[in-house]
This record gives sequence, structure tokens and C-alpha cells, in this order.
Amino acid sequence: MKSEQRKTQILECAKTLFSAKGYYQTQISDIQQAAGVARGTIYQYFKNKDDIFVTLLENLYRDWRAELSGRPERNAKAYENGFEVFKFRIRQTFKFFAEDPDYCNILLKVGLGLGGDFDRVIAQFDRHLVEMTKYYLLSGLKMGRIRSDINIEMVTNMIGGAFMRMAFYYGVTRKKRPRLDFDALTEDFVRTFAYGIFPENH
Amino acid sequence: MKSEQRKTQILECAKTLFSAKGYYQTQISDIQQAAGVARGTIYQYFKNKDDIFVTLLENLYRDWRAELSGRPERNAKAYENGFEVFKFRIRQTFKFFAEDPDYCNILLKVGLGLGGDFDRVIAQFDRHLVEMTKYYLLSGLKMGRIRSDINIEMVTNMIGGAFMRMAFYYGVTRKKRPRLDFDALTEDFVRTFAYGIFPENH
Amino acid sequence: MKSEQRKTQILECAKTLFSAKGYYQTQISDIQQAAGVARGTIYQYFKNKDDIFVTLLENLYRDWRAELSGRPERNAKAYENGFEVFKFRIRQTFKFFAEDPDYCNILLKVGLGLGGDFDRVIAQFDRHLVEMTKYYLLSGLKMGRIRSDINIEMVTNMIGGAFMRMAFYYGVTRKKRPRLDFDALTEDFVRTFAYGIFPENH
Amino acid sequence: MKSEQRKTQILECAKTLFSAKGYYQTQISDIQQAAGVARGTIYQYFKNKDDIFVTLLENLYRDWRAELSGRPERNAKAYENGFEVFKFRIRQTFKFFAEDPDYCNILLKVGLGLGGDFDRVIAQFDRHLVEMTKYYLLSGLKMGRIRSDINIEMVTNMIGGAFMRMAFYYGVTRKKRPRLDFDALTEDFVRTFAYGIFPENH
DNA sequence: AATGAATGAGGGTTCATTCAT
DNA sequence: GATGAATGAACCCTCATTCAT
Repeated sequence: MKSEQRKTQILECAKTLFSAKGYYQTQISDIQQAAGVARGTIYQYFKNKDDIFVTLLENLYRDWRAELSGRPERNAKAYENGFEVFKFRIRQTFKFFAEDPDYCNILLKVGLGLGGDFDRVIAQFDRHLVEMTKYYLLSGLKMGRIRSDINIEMVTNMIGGAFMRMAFYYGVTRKKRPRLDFDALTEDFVRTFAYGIFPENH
Repeated sequence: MKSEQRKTQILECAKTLFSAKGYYQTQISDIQQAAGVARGTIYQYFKNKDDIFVTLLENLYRDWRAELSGRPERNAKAYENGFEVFKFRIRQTFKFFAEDPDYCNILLKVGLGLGGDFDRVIAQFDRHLVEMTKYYLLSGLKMGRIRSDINIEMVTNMIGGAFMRMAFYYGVTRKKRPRLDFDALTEDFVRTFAYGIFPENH
Repeated sequence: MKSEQRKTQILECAKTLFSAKGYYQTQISDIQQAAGVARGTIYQYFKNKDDIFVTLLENLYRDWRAELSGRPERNAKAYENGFEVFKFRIRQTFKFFAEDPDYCNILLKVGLGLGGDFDRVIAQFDRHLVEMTKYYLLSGLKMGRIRSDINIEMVTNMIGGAFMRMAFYYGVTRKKRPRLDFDALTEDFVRTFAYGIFPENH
Repeated sequence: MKSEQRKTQILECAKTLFSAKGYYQTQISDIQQAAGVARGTIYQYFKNKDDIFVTLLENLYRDWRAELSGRPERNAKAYENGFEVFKFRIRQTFKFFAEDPDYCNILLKVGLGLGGDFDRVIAQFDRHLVEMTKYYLLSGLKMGRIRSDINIEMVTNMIGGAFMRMAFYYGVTRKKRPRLDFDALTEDFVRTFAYGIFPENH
């Protein structure tokens, strides 16, 4: 228990540092000092430096999924059509990243291009998000709620890319925006993909 | 001239390696061996390892802009309305990344999260792409060709994110897809943002 | 305490080596081997090679001042006139260098012409010695105990130079002279400057 | 002939650089650029870097001896007693260093502590100066012109040290002193050692 | 004789990891 | 469990010297 707290504390310090300085620029000694423990203590909780970063990524994935689970309270009926579910998840993800910019920065910037085991864990998140989108698109297609002429593969990627960039934008780049309205944000985001940006009488 | 060739050759080897292994995983000795020169020779052409990477990024930016310049041959008239210009640039950028996956990988994955001077050069590309998009949106708005109720800031980020992810997808992830039809790809991409994915009679 | 000992031990080895081989001829690996520690251990105690040498010079200066402080036991009265103070300090400095030939060699030979931070620390010693001499000369002048027609600036330099060369001679060049009589040495030195080398009835 | 000029020119540049930056801080490329020749050209005139420095020191020694040779014009008679000869040589050496501060700096500061072959060449100068002094003292002693109770070894070192420091002071430290009166300087220097700094009725 | 690109041995420094206390 | 001194492999970079042209 006490031990678990210590581990969490080290991870928290590591998160801040990795986010601020990147993986290779962050030394074990930085983490150790920030956490206020001795150098060797780190190695009682983690196998090595990689392990810290991977644990961080796995926690991120776990926490994100916890955020996703649950249902939108209101409008339980609409939930059935899949669109509301999708919107809810988009909303929760926005919230998740906006409320933890370090996680956001680590997943969408710092963690990329590191190679090795890291790619695997990051790909896990990526795949999950993409599958979620694709699932929505496919079921929407089947129900006639989505245009039949779209290129699923492409649109999936587009939505994923657009979403991640926005998450990064609102979570990291624009750090000091006081209070984001996640519902409105999500509505705007979804509407753009739903109806396009051309006037209706195009 | 001979000297310029040698520099280019070193850069080419470095590009492949950085793309495949990442910045920190690539040693000077890797580059040196790949280029078939002695260790010290590298330092006759570059100040240090950073310099190689930054030069690579600057060349990337330069080459990309060269790809953008020029006009679509056919349909010169439509070009006037800005939409064709935008589409042309999207198309050229797709082409640029698809034809040079290493550049693509370095810019959109490997180079991120390195910090230092690298961020500056990468941000240059990013800003350029975003400004290009925003410019198109603003002029389209003024001409009534784009819905007046969109959130410019958000849509700009969405298009940028969607585009980069696609470029990465077609350039790197799906590396071995023989022959991409850039015109069709661009058309699909643009249409999705233009008309949305919902059926017309929504 | 233990740590302080280790640092001292490394410094001691470095002193011997720097004195024997010079700054640039002494490698970190020489010091490391002489001290019987691993390469990296050196860097736990010193920022870099420069730092070792500068620390050495600063210790030298500190130790020398410690040697100077204190008063000649006997003849406390004569001490008042300044001459005895001066002689005592000359004596102590002779002693200091004769008993630590490595310090002597590092300060008066090895450390010269290195430039950088080193000059600063060496100049500190030099200035101190010169100021000490000048102070004695000026107060002697005021009290009528020194000829009024001497060129202070020149004589200061002469005494300083003569003294340093002698220190080097007795400390380093003539390394193995068993037992120096510092009192006699000082007496000779001072008398030469006091009365000159010409016969009295010149 | 042309070749000899080229060699001289390289040496001249090397002298300036070695004096300003020290031996190890001066790179072959510095010398090569300053001399306006290609890197490889240096090695057609000198075996290696050491050779340049040693040549410089040997030229210095040669030029100094040239400066010493010759006789004081006036007072040819006094010349016989050795004192005038000694004074003349002191004077010429002052002049030599004051007129070539780089030589002065190289011999009395930069060249010390380098070890290797350099010590040998520098020692040559040193020994010459000391022998000159000792010879004067011994003959003065024999002729009763110098106090019989002085410690020859010590006084020799004192005069040598005092002299070198002064030469350095007037040649390097006080670089910008307009016009030195070498006769007066020498007179002051010699008188200090001759009669001492105490009042006559001590 | 002159060039300057190429060389590579050699040095300083970093930093994740270990282990005796 | 906690500590932090010690470790040493690994890496970047310098720079005197060579040699084909």
C-alpha cells in the first residue's frame, strides 16, 4: 500500500518530466530527484527506464478506457443508434486529454518515433481508437445513416487524425484555455464530419 | 560539386537510418558505415549529429515547397477560386510524402518529441500547412463558398490532422501499395470535408 | 567524510600526474588508474578535467594562505616593523613549495600558458604575492626604511620574479636536496635585496 | 628563396597564434588559414606541429644571440671589467623581448610545462642566461667587485628570475607602454641588485 | 610545389544500472 | 526497503597527419 503510493509518486514525476523534456532528455537522476528518492530506489519499483515509460503508457491506456466506459446519462434511447455512443466517446477522450495534458503530450508527441517496445503500446491505443471509429462507420453504413460512397479506410484515418490533432491542440498547444465545454466541442467536431463545410445548397 | 555529392550521399544514408531507427537509435557510426566513409569525414560536412538531422528537415521543407509551387495544368479557370489551388497543394503533398516515405516518417513521427532545434524546423512545416488551410477557409468564407457557422480554428486543425494522418498512412503505414492515384485520393479527401459523411437528406 | 577522502585521493593522484606530465599529456584514464577507480567515478567528484585542475589550483592557493597565516613566534616586537612579517611570509612560502614540489611545479610551470579559467586562478596567487611585496615596500618607504629613489613597480616585479624562481629552484629543480634551512635561505634572499651585491665601500 | 619566404610566413603566423592561444589551443588549421595556405602545404615545410614550435624556439634563441653579440659602442674601456658587458646584455635582452612580445610570451609562458622536446630547447635559453650571470658574478667576485659573502647559486637564480619577470612584465603584461628607455631600465635593474633597497646608512 | 578531402586513433563525457551497506 | 557510491560500456567529437590529384 505504502509501496504502491511510492510507485505512483515516481510515475507521476516521470510523467511530468517525460512530457516536458522527452524520453531521452529525461535522465533517471531527474526522476529520482523530482520524486525525492535515492537513485537505487527507482530500481526497486521498475526494472529499468523503459519499464517506467511503458508503465506510464499502459496506465494511460487503462485510464482512458476507464474514461470511455460508462454511458451517456441522458438520451439513453439515441444511444442505441451508435451515433450517440460514438459522440460520447469522442467527448470523453477530449476530456481525458484536456484534463491530463502530460498524458496527451506523451502519447501524441513524445512517445512517437521511439521505436522498440514503445511502438507496440502506443499502437494499442491507436488501433483502439481507429477500430472504434471504423465500427461506428460500418454500422452507420449498414443502417443507411452514412453515405454509401465514402472510402471507409480513408475516412477512418481522417477522423482519427483530425481528432488526435484537436485533442493535442486543446490539450497541449492551447494549454491555458480556461474551461473547455466538451459537449460543444464534440458537437462542433462531429457536425463538421457529418455535414461538411460547404453550404447546404452547394 | 564532388563535395556536394558527398554531402548528399551522407544525407541520403542518414535519412534512411533516421527513418528506420529513430534519432537516438541511429549512431554516427551507422551513418558513417552506410555511407562508406570514415568517421571523421562526417564531421567535414556536418557540425554534429544534430546538424545532420536539422539539414535533413530543412531539405525536406525546401523540397516540399518546390513540390507545391507550380500550378495545376488543366482547369486554369477554376484555379482562380482558390479551391483548385488548395486541392492541388493537397495533391502535391500527398505525392511528396508517398514518393518519399522516409521524409514522411521523419517529419510526422521520428522528428516529434525530440525538442531543441528540431521543434523549430518541424513547426515551420506545420505552420505553413496550417496557414495554407486557414487561408483557404477564410477566403472561401468571404466568398460564401463555405458555411458561415464553422469554427475556423477547429476546422483548420481538423483538416491539418486528418491530412497528416492520411499522408502518413499512405506514405508509411501502407508502404507497399503499388501506384496511388493522387487525383482520386485528393478528390476523396476533399469531398469528405466538403459534403460530410451523412446522407444528403439527413 | 568517506566521500571527501575519495575526492582528496583523486586530487592527490591528479596532482602527481599533472606535475609530472603536464595538463594535456595527462589523460583522465591516467588519473583514474592511478586512483584505482573506474572512469566514471572521476565524474562523480569533478565536473570535468578542467575542474580537477582548477580545484587543485584553488586548494593550492588555500593551503598557501593557511601557511602564511600565523606569526613568527620569536621576536614579536620586530614583527611590528613589517620587515619581519615580510620575511616570515617569504620563509613560509619557501617552505610551502619545498615541501610540496608538485604544487610548486603546477603553479610555476605546468599551469602557465594554459589559458582559460586557469589563468584566472593562477593570477590570483600571483597578484597576492605581488601585493604583499608592494605593501611591504610602500610601508617601508613611508617609514624611511627603504631608499626613496627606487622604482616601486620594477622592484616589486624583481622581488616577485626572483622569489618565484628560487622557490622553483629549491622546490623542483633541486628536488633531492636533503633538508633546507628555511630561515637561512630567507635570510640570504632578503639580505641580497636589502644590501645589494656590491661591496659596501663601492 | 621563395620557398624560404613561405616558411618564414608560416612561422610568423604560428608565432602570433601560439602566443595568443597557447600550443594545444592552436590548431594546424588556424595556422594554415592565417598563413593563407592549404592544410597540406604546412607539411611540406614542417615535419609536424611540434616541429613548427621547436623551429620557433630555435629561431628565438638564434635571434636573441644575434641581439647579444656586438659591443656597447661608447665606454669601450669599462667594457673590460665585465660589468658593462653584463649590463649591455641585459639591455639587449630587454630590448629583444620588448620588441617581440610574442617571442617573449612563448618563451616565458606558453612554452613552459609542455614537456617533451620543448623543454630541451627552452632550457637552452635558460642555461645560457644563467651561465652568463654566473660568469659575471664569478669574475666580479674574483676581482673583488662583488661581496664575497653572497650565495652564488642563489643570487644567480634571483637575478635570472627577477630579470625574466621584468622582461615579461615590460614585454607582455604592459604591452602598450609607448617607448621604453632600455638604458634607464637596465640601469634601474642593475642598481637595485648592486646596492640593494635599504638606505645606505642602514 | 600545392591542394584539401579523407582518415581514424584517441580523448572526454554521459548515464543506466548494480550492489554493498 | 532504502541508499548512493561505483561502475564501464557506449558514444560523440577533435584534430594531426596522409595522399591522390
